[in-house]
Amino acid sequence: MSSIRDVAERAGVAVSTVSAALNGTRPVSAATRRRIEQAAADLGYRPSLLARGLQSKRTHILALLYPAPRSGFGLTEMQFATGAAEAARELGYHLLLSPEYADPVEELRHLTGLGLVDGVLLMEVGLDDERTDFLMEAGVPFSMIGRTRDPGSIDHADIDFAATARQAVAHVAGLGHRKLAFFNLSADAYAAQYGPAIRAGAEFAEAARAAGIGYVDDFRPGSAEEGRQAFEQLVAAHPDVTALAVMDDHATAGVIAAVAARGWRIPEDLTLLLVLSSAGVAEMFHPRLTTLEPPSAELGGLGARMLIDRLADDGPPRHRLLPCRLVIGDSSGPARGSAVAWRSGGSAATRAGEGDGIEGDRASLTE
Amino acid sequence: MSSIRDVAERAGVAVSTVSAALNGTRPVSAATRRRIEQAAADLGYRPSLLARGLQSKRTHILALLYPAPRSGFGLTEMQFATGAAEAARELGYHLLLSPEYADPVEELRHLTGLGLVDGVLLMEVGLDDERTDFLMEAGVPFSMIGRTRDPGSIDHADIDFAATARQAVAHVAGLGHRKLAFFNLSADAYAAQYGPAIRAGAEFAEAARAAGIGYVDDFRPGSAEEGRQAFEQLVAAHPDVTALAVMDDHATAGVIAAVAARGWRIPEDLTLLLVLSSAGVAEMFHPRLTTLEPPSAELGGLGARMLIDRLADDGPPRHRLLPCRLVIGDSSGPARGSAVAWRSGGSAATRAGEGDGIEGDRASLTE
DNA sequence: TAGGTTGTGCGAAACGTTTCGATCCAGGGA
DNA sequence: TCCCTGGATCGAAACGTTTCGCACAACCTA
Repeated sequence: MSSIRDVAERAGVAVSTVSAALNGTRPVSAATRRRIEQAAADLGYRPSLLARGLQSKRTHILALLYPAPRSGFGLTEMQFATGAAEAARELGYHLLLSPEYADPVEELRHLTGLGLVDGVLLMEVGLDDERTDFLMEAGVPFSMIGRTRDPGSIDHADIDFAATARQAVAHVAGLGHRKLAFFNLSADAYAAQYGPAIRAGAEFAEAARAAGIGYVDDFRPGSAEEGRQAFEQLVAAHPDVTALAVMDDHATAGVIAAVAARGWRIPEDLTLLLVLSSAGVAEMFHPRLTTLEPPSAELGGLGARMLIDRLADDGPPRHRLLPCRLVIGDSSGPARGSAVAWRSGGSAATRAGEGDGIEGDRASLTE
Repeated sequence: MSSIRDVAERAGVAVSTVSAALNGTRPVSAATRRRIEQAAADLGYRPSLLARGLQSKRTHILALLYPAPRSGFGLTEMQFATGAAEAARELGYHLLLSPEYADPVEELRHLTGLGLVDGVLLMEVGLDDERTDFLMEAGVPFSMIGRTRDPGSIDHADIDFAATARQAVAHVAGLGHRKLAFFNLSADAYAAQYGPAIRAGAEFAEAARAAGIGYVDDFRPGSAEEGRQAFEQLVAAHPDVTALAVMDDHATAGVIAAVAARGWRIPEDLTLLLVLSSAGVAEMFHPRLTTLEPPSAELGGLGARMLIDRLADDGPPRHRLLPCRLVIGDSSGPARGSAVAWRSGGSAATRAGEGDGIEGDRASLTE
């Protein structure tokens, strides 16, 4: 590799002049600049990120932390990562994929102590997350994908659960359903105060209340078998439920099996919504499920971007909430016995299969 | 951040002595070493990776390249990434998640020119991959997850397609099936010479031939709809097929729907195998599918490890092939009309649900 | 013509390490 | 007593940048 010194020699100028010319740091005459650029091109010169970082205290590297032991690293988390990597790269940054093990805070201390990263991107944020305390205290710039209970001034991008729940409720209410059931994530996730579980639970309840339709949410099945059982119990306890929204992919599989076992059909006897799962997953079910698909890649990108912005300027807190996208599949239908005309248009949501594009950035800037 | 100079001062020794003591580079008296370690601990000293890298030409950073535009970044690719990140981290390395866009070679030139990474991990390797040519010529250490047509001396970790196909064929043959059909990945993937599509196709054909059972493989459905059509055509053209292995998740969904539409049942009328997909996905189908699950995380870890080994020592080429794990679900059954006793034991494979652990490293070292 | 003002370019220091030759000191052999 | 050896430590250079104070013209203004 050729260094800046080689370029300077070849162009017949001082090292500092090369630096200035290449970075536009201070004015350099046109002729000199051209000679320098030519020399750099001839030599295939690439400035060393290491040397640059050592001097300027800016490595242009971000770290994305993810909890390694959690097996539930699915498509959604994946898309956080790729979304963040792509946004970072667009802005001239690199993304480190950093697993977290038993002691996240200690590991974070180590990682940031290395001086390798300019900032940190947190995902799988808990309602009370000790990592945020450490980072704030250590003065390390960071942003969250997700959010703590009270994010305060911490930059974050998260799902707009309230809007998502309203959208879902409006969808089923519009189909004439009068009572909706909600199967949250597994009891474990709920007990661990996993943000999406808590927030979705709260917002669905609120949306149902606001819309004035019946609502049941006592179930937290985390597997196909639990999904099946939950559905049996639901039908026994609330025979008047005609629409069901499920958060967990595997539980959904169990529900579908239980529906079939009972001789019911989807959507004639039950409208089924898959919440917070990708449309790709929804397509693997039969019938193809109506989905509330999280804008994962966008959230990852947003997280990275706001972190990079934060490195440049010390503006006000950045909070972005993006609603899920409602993709209507073949599992949505009018309520049993309702007289709603279905398939006659009227919904503004995407119909699965038509127009696969990602919708525009429907973020709402809060606070 | 405190520097090595601060530590030296506090311990009352020279900077070079601190370096020697902390790295074990050259002998340091026990007393001095203890004073230095104490000082370092007091100050919370962390050596700067940047400065270290600048001097030693070793950054301890690896880059994992992935094709950004390919939407098909699924669980499998994700596990490559996390497996690699975790292995790297175990060995004191960091993993950069680096998206590739239109011109991978140019982007690779840029990335490696930065002097930021010690080596590169390639995934989604094509049968003829121009990136390998560049990397060899540039002298950049790298390894592949997957492999080119003729990997030669290039380090790689890949699926053992031959063993996987043999395993699958043995499974269905053991159930009395006399004719197996194979649905490869989409025609697009096949046309693009996507390694797994080509190799799996070839090896399933060979395994069926060797086992002396009938074999059909003219189909490459890439979506649910195509899967449905392919199945209809298959039944029409080859009514004697009783077992089917499918590579594509979505096509599988279509097949299941088509089977149901025809009034058939799984596994009574058809034994269905999902090839190269995770057991997690298989569980979302009903019935739970028998799967040949790729050891993705292991492959990612292996790729990272062999790259790191390569950085240390310049030994012979490292080639590792790992077979998929056969996870028997509820979609495997005796052939129609066969007299094979089923569910009577005898298979060595994992039964889904019993013993979820990952099997030991069943790698075979080749060449 | 003297003094200030630009517009350019130079050299040296600094960032935090590692590495390597030089130095120092104590102990042992002749 | 002198020299040599070897263990422990030191000091300085080097890695490839950026930054900052200075120097040197040339040009304008008074």
